[in-house]
Amino acid sequence: MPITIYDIASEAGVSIATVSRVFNNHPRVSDTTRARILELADSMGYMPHVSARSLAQQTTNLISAVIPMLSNYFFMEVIRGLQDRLAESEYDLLVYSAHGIEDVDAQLERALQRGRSAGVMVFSTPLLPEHTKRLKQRNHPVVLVDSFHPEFDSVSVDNLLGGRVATEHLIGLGCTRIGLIAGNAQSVPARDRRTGYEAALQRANLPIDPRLVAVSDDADEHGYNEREGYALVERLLKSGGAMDAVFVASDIQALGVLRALHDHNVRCPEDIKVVGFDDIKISEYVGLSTMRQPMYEMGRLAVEKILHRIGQPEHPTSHTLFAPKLVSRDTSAGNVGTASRVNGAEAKYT
Amino acid sequence: MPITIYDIASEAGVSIATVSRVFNNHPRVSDTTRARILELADSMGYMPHVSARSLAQQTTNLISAVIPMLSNYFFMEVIRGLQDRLAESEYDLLVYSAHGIEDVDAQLERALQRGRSAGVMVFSTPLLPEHTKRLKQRNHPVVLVDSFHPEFDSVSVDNLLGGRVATEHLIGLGCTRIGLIAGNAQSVPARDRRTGYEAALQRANLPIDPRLVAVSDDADEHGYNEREGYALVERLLKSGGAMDAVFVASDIQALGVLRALHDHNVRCPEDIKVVGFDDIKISEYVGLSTMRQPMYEMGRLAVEKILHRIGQPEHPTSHTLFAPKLVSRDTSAGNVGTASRVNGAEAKYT
DNA sequence: CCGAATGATGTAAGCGCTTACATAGCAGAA
DNA sequence: TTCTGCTATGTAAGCGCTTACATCATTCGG
Repeated sequence: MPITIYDIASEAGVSIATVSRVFNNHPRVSDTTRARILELADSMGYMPHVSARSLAQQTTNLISAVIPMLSNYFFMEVIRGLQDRLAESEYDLLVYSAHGIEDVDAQLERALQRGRSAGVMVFSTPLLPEHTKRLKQRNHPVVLVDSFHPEFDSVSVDNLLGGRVATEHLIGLGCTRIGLIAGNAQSVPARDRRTGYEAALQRANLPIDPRLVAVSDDADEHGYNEREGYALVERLLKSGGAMDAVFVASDIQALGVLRALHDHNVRCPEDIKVVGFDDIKISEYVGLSTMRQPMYEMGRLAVEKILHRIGQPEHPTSHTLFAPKLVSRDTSAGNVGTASRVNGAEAKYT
Repeated sequence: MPITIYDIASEAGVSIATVSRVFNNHPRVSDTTRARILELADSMGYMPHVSARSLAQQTTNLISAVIPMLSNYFFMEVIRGLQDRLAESEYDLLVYSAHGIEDVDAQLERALQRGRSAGVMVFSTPLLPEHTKRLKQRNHPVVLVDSFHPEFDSVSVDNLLGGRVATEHLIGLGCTRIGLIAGNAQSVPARDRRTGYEAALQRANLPIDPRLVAVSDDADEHGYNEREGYALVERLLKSGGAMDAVFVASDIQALGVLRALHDHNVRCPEDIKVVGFDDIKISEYVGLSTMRQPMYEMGRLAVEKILHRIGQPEHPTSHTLFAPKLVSRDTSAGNVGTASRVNGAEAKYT
C-alpha cells in the first residue's frame, strides 16, 4: 500500500538504485533525473522507510537518553539543552526514564538493543562494573552526564568545589554551626558535596559535628525531594543543638527545608541561613541562595560529545567539569533587606 | 561482527527459523530446543536487531510525542504520566520537542517518517487542515493532548469551565473589577479560558472591560512565560484603572504577575487577588491559587488511548475532557492569614 | 498395521533499502 | 576513426529478521 522506492523508480523509468542515490545525495545522478525523481516522490508522497534504511546501512539516527527521575527540575533544563543541540543534527531523541537507580538497568538494556540507537547518554547514574563491561564490549558510544568513569566521555559539575564554596559562603557570613543535609550516600555527587562541606569546615578550623549532618536514606531520587528536606532538617533542629546555617545538597530538598523552618517558626536568613545546590528555576522565585549548575550547557555539551564519539569511536575520552557558581539570594542574606532577589528580577525583566 | 540469528542457529544446529520462533514466543518449538537456544543466545550475547525485526514484521515499538515548549513545567508532569504508562508496555518513547508552533510542523514530519513510530501524541497544538489531511491519509494513529479535533482521539481539560470557575471564585470573594491575562490568541485553550472568564462576568452582571484584558502576542510558548505575565500585568496596572483581582491563564505567567505586583508595591491578596491555571509544582510553594489540571493522568491516558488506537485502528474516536479543579491558596485568600498554604504543607508532610 | 492428524523443524521468499560492481554512452585524445 | 576515461545508470547481493508453506517424524484411532 505505501509507496516504495520501486514505485518511484518504475514511474520515473529508472532503476531503484538511481532513486536511492537521489535520496542519499549521491553526486553521480544527473540534474535532470534528480529533479524528476524528487518531483515525482513529492507528488506521490514517498518517504523512505527508516527501518529499511537503517538495516541496509547499518546505522540509526536515534540517540538515547537514560534518565532516572525524569520529572526532576534539574533534568528539565538539561533536556532543553539536549533538544536544542539535537535539533541542529540529524538525530532524534529516545527517552528512557528510570524509576530510581535499579530501574536504570532495565532502561539501559532497552536503550542498548542492537540497532536501536547510535549512542547513549546516561544521566546521574554511577556505572556498575557490569554496565561498564557491557558497554565496552558492545563498543557502544556513551557519554555520562553528572557522573564519572575514566573510560567514558563525561560532563559534570565539580561537586566537591561546589560544596566547599557554598559552605565557605556561609562561613564568610559569620556562621559557625553549619548543618548539612545531604543526598543519598549511594550518590557520588551527594558524597562529593559533603566532602566539600567538610573540607571547608576544616580549612576554617570549624569542627565537623555529626549532629549537624543528616544524610538521606531515601533511595528514590537520591533522596532529592522536598519531603526528605523537610524531615531531615526537622531531625537536625531536634538533635543538632544550635545551628545558624545549613547547606542543603539540592534545591528541591532546600524547598522542604524552608517550609519546615517556616512551620517551626524559625526565621530564614535571620536565625538560620540556607544555601542549596542546582539553581532550579523555582529557586529564584523563593529567593533561595544556591550553587548554580549550568544545566542547559551540560545538555548541549552531552549531545556534542556523543555526536563526536559516534563520528570518532576511537578518539580519546574527554571529561568536562563545570564549576558551579554561587548565586546569593535572600536565604543567605547578611542583613535582611539586602537580598538580591529584586535585583535579579529587574535584570531579568528589563 | 555482532552476533546474528545465523550464528545462534548454526551453533545450535537448527535453522534460523527456529531461532526466530524462540524469540517470538512461537508455540511450535519444543521445550528442549527452546531452552537450548535461549541459553546459547544468552552466553553468546545475542540480541535481535530492532531494525531488521521492524522491517520484517512491518511494525515498530516506538511512540512519538510531539511537544512544543518541552521545558514547560506543565509538560513535565504530563511526561511523567506518559513514561509511567509506557513503562508498562512494550513501547519506547521518542520525544520531538518543537520551538514554538511553527516548528511543530517540522517535528511532526520527523515523527511521521515511514516506519518510525507506531503512533504519535501531539501536544497543545491546533491541527491545521493540512496536518489533518496528512495524518488521515497516512492513517497513522494519533492522539491529541490539550487540544481537540473531531477526527482524532483526544484528552484535554475543560478550559472554558476552568476560566469560569476561576473567575467565579474571585467574584465570590467580592471582587468586581477582575482583570484577565490571557495566552496567545492563536492558542485554543487560551481562548477558551478567556471565554469562560467572560461568561462568568456576564452571569454576574459584571461589565467586560477591555482595559482589564491583556492578551499575549508572544507566539513562543503561547505567551506562557513569566516575562509576559510581568509585562501584561504592568500594562493593566497602568491603563486598567482600579483592579481588585486578576485571572491569569497560566501559572507560569502568574509568577511574573506576582513579581510585578511586588515590584510595584501592590499587595497580593489584599489589593489584588490572583488566580492562575495549571497548578504546576511551584505554585504550591508560592501560595498561588490556581485551577489544577490533572497533568499526570492526562499523560497516562494519552498513552492508553494511543495504544488502544494502535490495536484498533478502526475504533470510533474518543474524547476525554477533564474538569479542572480550583485550588485556593494565599493569592486569593479572603482575609490575610486564612491562607491554606500551611495547611497544604501539613497535609503533605505528615 | 495403516492413513491421517499433529507437532517440530526446515526452506525460501520477502520486508525496503544501500552500494559494490558492471555496463552503456559519450567526449576528447591520438 | 578508434581508444581511453568519464559520467550516468543498472544489476544484484546483501542488511537481519519473519513467516507461509513444505517436509518429516510421531502418534493415534480404528
